[in-house]
Amino acid sequence: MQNKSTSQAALAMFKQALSELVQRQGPDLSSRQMAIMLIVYLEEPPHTVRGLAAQLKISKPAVTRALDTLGKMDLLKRKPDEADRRSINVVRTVKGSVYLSEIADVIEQAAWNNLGQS
Amino acid sequence: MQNKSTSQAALAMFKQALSELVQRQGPDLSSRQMAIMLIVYLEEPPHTVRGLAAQLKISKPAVTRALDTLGKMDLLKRKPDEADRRSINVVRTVKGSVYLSEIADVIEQAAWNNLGQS
DNA sequence: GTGTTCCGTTACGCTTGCGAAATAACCCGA
DNA sequence: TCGGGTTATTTCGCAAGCGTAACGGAACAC
Repeated sequence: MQNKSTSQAALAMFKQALSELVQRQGPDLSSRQMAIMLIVYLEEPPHTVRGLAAQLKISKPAVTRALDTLGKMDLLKRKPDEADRRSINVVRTVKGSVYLSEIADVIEQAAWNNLGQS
Repeated sequence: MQNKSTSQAALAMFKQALSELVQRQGPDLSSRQMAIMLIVYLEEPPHTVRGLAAQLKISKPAVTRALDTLGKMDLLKRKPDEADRRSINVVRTVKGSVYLSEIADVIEQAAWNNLGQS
């Protein structure tokens, strides 16, 4: 069963993560771009344009554009699928891993504080 | 001390929340707009344009625009400050509370699943 | 009362992202 | 091999958001 305090803690974490995301002036990612990042880095490969579009319920061109932007930032990479050359696989980069781990640190810090375990 | 599994769980929650945010077709909020929502609803009043801009390190016009959009959606409201009539206070609405509690449910559900406590 | 400072908004030109439709490359079955 | 289905991308016109700078109104010092 879920109670109010865990609910508050969950939103507080979300707030902290989102605030961090907004405050970063350099890689300023939109919600869609960030969602794609998290899916690619947290869920099992392979990740295709079609799959990402379906999962997030957005259009394929929207995914293509997000990949362009994220690719330009070197946060992830397109890798042609050798088996089916119509498809591309979206794969991780070192820079992207570092980026996400920084975000994770901030969220975790917030969670820690919210639990009163300083 | 923080370990890898809690870090993963934190990012998974963030992913779930962000996916939910992206999938909503109606009120499609940007990161900035959502961050403002969460600050207004989770932190103690009063909330001013200048304060929000400083906290999120964005320009005041950006906050004004976000308030316009969020106000049009009835997710929050401007309330003139009687004491200092140059300032405005950003206050909560019923619709905004409902909206955020829905998001909270999704995050919490994800956290539950990640902890293996289905 | 007057000049100054502070707060939020508006005006401006610009960049980015959007969906729908068209396009290009590819797979596969008949 | 050829034609229909699939995958990702490009093109198009358009809407929303951005930061800088200018503005109007309110507070405040003197």
